[in-house]
Amino acid sequence: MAQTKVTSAQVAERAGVSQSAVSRVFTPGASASPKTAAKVRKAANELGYRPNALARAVVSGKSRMIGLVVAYLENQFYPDVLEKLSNALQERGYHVLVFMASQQAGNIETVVEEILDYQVDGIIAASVAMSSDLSARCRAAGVPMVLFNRSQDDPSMSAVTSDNIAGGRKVAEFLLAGGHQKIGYIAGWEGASTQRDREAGFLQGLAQAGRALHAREVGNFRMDEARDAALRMFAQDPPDAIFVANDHMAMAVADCLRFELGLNIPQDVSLVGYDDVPAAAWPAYDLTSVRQPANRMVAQTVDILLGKIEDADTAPRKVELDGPLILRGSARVPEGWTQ
Amino acid sequence: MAQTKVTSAQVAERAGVSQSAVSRVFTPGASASPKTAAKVRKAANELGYRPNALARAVVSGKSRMIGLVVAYLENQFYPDVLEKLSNALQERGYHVLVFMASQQAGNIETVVEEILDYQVDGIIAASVAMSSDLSARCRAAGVPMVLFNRSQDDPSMSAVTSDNIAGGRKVAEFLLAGGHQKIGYIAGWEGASTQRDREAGFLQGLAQAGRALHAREVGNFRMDEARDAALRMFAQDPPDAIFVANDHMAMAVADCLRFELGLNIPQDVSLVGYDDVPAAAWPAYDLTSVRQPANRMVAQTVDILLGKIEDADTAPRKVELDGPLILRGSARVPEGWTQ
DNA sequence: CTGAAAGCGCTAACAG
DNA sequence: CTGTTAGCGCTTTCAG
Repeated sequence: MAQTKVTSAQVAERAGVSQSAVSRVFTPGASASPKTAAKVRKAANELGYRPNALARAVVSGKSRMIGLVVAYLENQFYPDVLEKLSNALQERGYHVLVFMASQQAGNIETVVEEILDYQVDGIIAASVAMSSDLSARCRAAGVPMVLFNRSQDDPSMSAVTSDNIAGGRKVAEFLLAGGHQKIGYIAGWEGASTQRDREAGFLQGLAQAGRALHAREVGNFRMDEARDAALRMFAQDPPDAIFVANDHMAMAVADCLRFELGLNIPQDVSLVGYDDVPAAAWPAYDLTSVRQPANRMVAQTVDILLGKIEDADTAPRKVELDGPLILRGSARVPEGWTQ
Repeated sequence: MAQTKVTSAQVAERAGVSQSAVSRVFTPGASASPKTAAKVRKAANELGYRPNALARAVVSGKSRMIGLVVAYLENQFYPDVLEKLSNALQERGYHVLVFMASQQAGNIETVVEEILDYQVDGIIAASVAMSSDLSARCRAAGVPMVLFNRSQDDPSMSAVTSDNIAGGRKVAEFLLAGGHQKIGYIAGWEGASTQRDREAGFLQGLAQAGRALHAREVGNFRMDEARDAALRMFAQDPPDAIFVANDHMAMAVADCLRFELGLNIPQDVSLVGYDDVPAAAWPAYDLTSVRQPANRMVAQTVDILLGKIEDADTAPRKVELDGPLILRGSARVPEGWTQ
């Protein structure tokens, strides 16, 4: 039966070196002679020793843990991102401590405090709003934070999003070119910058052609509410095209239109979503959608965060990555359309 | 500008008490007079003090972190479980350190070592196989582990699953009662106990009626492979019903049948899945499926794990929770069928 | 109940 | 390069 916990001191004794020698051998920026290193490694293997990451964190001030706050994993976009983030961080020697933030007011504050208790080296907040109090708290604690898929005016806050305004505009141009006359929009939660930007870009695109929205309803990024929104929108003077603020809602809308209202997509109504989640490509939905470049977004997020961790004086950055409109069958494609 | 790090010593000084008094006030099993407690709390608030969870972990030997190993989040069942697990643990004062285990051989070992480095109090392994070496390693480290949605023969290992055998049998009885003659099965990854049990139960159910499988293909729990499996299965002598080992694959199969083969579900072929993921209820799939009682599975997992953490001598448990067959439109319902 | 003191396992100067 | 010596921030005896 192996020891329950093997310490560096025990390894030192067995290797016939000092405890600090052992520490050095296992510390990245080490400086030990090949000879001692070998002795130590041997002893360590025999004993099954591995450095205690927590003790190391206490003394070094670096836990190599990143706190990830995420609100809900129902929208396929987020598990996908979580997986990618976790992998990218693991590759760079960091690990993810997950905190679910329910929508209850005040909950976020609690959650952030708890994160901070664990001495994480940085925080990634995905799709959650950070009050300026909270971000100040993190700054005071010296813990850098970057917002993922959400942006805020606060210039001190780093954020990575796709270019939601450009994306919205792209959809407008596409729908207009398709000859659609009555264009509706189903909004996400209005507190979200992504929602606001997508809508703003969309309206800009319409306005540029001297056009305006035919109808607008709010779906709050929830499937059930999106369905209700679709129902309301078709109660009178139905649109011939709808831009839905994300794919998650768009799928509910698609089902509502087809199975509840008996409409054909895209013959009766064109549908465009946002995110390009995996399910958007499933034949049952075949959803035209603006792709969020998840890989690049994740890479940028990790770069910015680790950059700040390594050098606290790095200026905050707001990154907006462009994503293409992915053409599928849910929306009529204009003749001769090229991006 | 607030202090970057406030220590208990600073709080002690300000409150005019000893550092250990501060510690006591913030330690659950404390013993401090209301008077000191008040002084300490006041000082702590003024300074914005919160105990350092890591330092606490080092000395107490309890990190209140649980390592969660998960292979992939694409199958909606897992994000759902991750969210529920994280919430349940958060409620009980624990937090989740996530480790993605890619399927690469040897990767799991690395991952488990890393988890152990962080001195987690316990490990939950979701949908990943643990070699007996690895489980021995954890036992040696004194870190309890429970398998989620996967079981192993090793009697020392705790595991929580749904009753996959009963579930498989249920599907067989249902399909048989529906008068299906040529019944196919699309298997998941054959290394998984869930796959094996679902199939075993299914075959049992057929055998009980003196029937056997009409066709069998392997989909490895992946959508692309499931589609190929469906294609192969219909290349000659098509089945009139298929049980697919999980919903994730079943959705790919449904799309393949409808959109590639031009079949109607359930008129031409009945389809039954397993898991009852949220998407199974979406009108576009409307998938009859055996529900995995995720809430109860999570609750049990947490109970068993925390039980072992609190008392290491708790005997290992294998829990199999029963889940109902959820009737939807993807499979013909036998006349007068009641569960 | 409370303070003093000892340590958890480790890293980081500091001399040699 | 190496061992010695201080701590990191905290919990936990141990006297009082």
